Amino acid sequence: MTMKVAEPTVERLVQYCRLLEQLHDEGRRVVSSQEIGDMLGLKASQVRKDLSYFGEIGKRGVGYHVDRLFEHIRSILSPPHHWKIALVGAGRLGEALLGYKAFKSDKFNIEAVFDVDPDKTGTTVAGIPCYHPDSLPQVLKEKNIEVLILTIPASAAQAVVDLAAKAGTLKGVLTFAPTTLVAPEGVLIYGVDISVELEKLLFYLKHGEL
Amino acid sequence: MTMKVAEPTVERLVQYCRLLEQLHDEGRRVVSSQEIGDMLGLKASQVRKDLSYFGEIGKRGVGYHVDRLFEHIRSILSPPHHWKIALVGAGRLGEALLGYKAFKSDKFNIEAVFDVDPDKTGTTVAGIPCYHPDSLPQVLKEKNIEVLILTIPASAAQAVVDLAAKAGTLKGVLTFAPTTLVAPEGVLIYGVDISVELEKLLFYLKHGEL
DNA sequence: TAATGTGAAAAGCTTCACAGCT
DNA sequence: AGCTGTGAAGCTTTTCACATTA
Repeated sequence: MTMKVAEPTVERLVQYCRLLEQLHDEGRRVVSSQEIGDMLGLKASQVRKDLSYFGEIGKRGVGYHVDRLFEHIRSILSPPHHWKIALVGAGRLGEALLGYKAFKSDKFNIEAVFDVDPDKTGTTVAGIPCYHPDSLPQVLKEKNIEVLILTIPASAAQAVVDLAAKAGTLKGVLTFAPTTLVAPEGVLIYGVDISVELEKLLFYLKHGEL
Repeated sequence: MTMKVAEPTVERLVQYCRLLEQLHDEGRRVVSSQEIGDMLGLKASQVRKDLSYFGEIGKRGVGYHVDRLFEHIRSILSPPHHWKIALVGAGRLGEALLGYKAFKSDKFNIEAVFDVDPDKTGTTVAGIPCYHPDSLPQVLKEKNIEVLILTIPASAAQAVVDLAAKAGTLKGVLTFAPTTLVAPEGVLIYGVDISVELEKLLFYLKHGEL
């Protein structure tokens, strides 16, 4: 099933998913759009519109069945595809991500790590084999890796993306480098800049309003 | 000056600021909206609209004076206020942030670190004094800290926010914990969830389109 | 009755097109 | 001539209001 879903909607779907998991653990059986909205800071009508994009899943007069809704959203978010991911940059941020609980998932797996540090290449980092970035094209092709996570300085980011694209297997990049990257043909680049987020918070603190 | 600025606009303003800093270092004197747009992947008209919110700052027929524009945006983003920040959770992610170049700024300073690890409390982490989270209210009040960065597990996040709010000085929180937090009265909470960002990327990779 | 699903209205954001400076 | 500033058009996302159904 291919369906056009707006960016803000995807973000909320992920949040619903996480919330439903929590509710399940608490033994909750049903939940209403109003309750979901209150817990997530959204309007009930927004919640209903999001959930109804994919067919009628709730029961009128009752609400949504927690487990059923969870499985439903999960199947929309994670298609039957297992992603192979490589992480470039085994510094503190890279290692933090490797150890991050929420990063263990059955949707994807981190298959390789790359770092310039000669103490790390040739060994394993957090149980994952570590290579020198020079061998990006070979290793990506060999392991058929489609996604890259970049936790390297801004100055090295573009070169790594261009080199990795040579493997021909690369489909997407999640970068934490505080710089704008030019995407090679056929590669989707998604950036998270932590210092930008902090600046945004400070801006809103000063100027009031959310 | 208080002005309502939309969220996407703030994000772009931060990007302009960073780009202009770069251009300044390269010795560039003037730049056009078209060039800025090309470098940041935005339409020229978008750039002009963003920049004109705060008065006429460009020169018609010429473009924008790099240094002047930089100072202008800077003054919008960071009012004459120096923020005092505390970081809670001196794990790998926390230490990564403390060592992060882009986190050194004259707009704010990290004044205290909190962690439950008895090996860390009472000493300094990356040169910053480390306390036990139990003393959050006292330390925040003493140092007049207004912003908290949370790099702790989801399970502890809400309790830390509630405790910190008791100091009465807290205005904002930037959290990396993958959970939804309830904001105490008068506190603005801004969350960055790394695993959500990865899920969003994977979703778009599967469903095509940006 | 209580809560969903949904067309239509409202709000928000981006792009266009061109007038207006330099 | 060249490039900004900006009202208006166009598109996207949110909210409303209510018919619908368990």
